[in-house]
Amino acid sequence: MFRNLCTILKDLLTRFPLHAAPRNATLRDASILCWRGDYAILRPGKRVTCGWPGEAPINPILAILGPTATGKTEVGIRLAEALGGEIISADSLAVYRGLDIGTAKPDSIERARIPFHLIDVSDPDAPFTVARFKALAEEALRGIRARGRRPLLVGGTGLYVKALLEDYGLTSTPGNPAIRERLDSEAAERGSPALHERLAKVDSSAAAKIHPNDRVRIVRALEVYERTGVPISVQQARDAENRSPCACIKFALSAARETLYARIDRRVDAMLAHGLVDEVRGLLEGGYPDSLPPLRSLGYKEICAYLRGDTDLDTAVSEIKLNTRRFAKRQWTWFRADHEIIWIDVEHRSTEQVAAVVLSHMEALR
RNA sequence: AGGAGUGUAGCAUAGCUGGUUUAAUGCGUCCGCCUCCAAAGUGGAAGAUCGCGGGUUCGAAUCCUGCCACUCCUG
Repeated sequence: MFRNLCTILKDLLTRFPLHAAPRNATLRDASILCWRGDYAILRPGKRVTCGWPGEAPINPILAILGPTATGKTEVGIRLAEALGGEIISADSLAVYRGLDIGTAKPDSIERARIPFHLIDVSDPDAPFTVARFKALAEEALRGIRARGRRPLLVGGTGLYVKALLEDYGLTSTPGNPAIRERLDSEAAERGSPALHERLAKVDSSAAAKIHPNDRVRIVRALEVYERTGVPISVQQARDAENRSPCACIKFALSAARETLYARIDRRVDAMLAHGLVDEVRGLLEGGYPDSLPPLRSLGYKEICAYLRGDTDLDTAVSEIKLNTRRFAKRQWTWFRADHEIIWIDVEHRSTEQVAAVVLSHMEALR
């Protein structure tokens, strides 16, 4: 089906040259743009503002996504080598320096093979947000394109991927710690539903979409309204109309559930063997409180609990495994909702074979 | 062999002085949501013919009884 669509589109594109299409046209159907051996699938109903023939080549982003423990990094490296690319990591925790083992960061050998971006760009106690990710990633993207290299986006943080590729307009109202703290403590005292009621009065549309128990989002919506006087739902609607989505081709790696869960177990065991406990102990001894967001994340919060003496190590480890399975499920849900993604089963395939499948898909689009 | 006790969803339990649910709760499992903390936050669903059979009763997870399984004690 997908391939048939591609064939038809390719024919059309051959007959009607691209420069006949008006710039900023809104595409009615999923389209494939070809230019000097590059191609991009563009989404229906969205404006395209870059990469027409005669201007800069498209050089679309090749995204390798999917749940944790499917081997995205290895495949990404392999592809970057084959295509002359550089990797932008889309991983909300690999951005922090000092969190290496628990985030399964690429090691120094791997990073010597291929340039990685968005890894080790923040201290653990510095606030890091989607907006910052997007800004840094766009900067890295410009650099990669300027060098004439192929950009790869590799990672499993769905929101970061989406914010970058869909061009969320994020910087209008940054978070304000003081307001948040106040609203958070209010939520703790009177309960999230009370705040939700207040939100309903100023932004009924946002309130309708946010569950009364979803404190994080209620606080954010109230914060935006307090600071700007404009409801967050209005800002988001405005944002949605002013985007320039990236040209990209998206792949996601996956495996049968039992296989993935077994991989997760093995990976967690490996993290412990590589010294995860020492890594966490080192961070805590370095003066970072265990209340920091990166230390409240998967793998770190459980080890912190162990080091505090709240649980024994075996319990902590099985908690990590369990929570990682849940996390993988959430990633799955997130990426499954994106129908542009081409899924590749990594079961019974080596890294090289998976990379080859990606390349052959790309060949087929040509 | 005798005595005591326990059998309720995948697991752990509540209900057990008969009739308020349609057998409840936690964990797990499954599905979803997500626009500046996202490896965070959050919503929902499915799953049990209450060990098996018989009896008492208008009515049994609940009372009686036989069998089976497991646990403990005595020998």
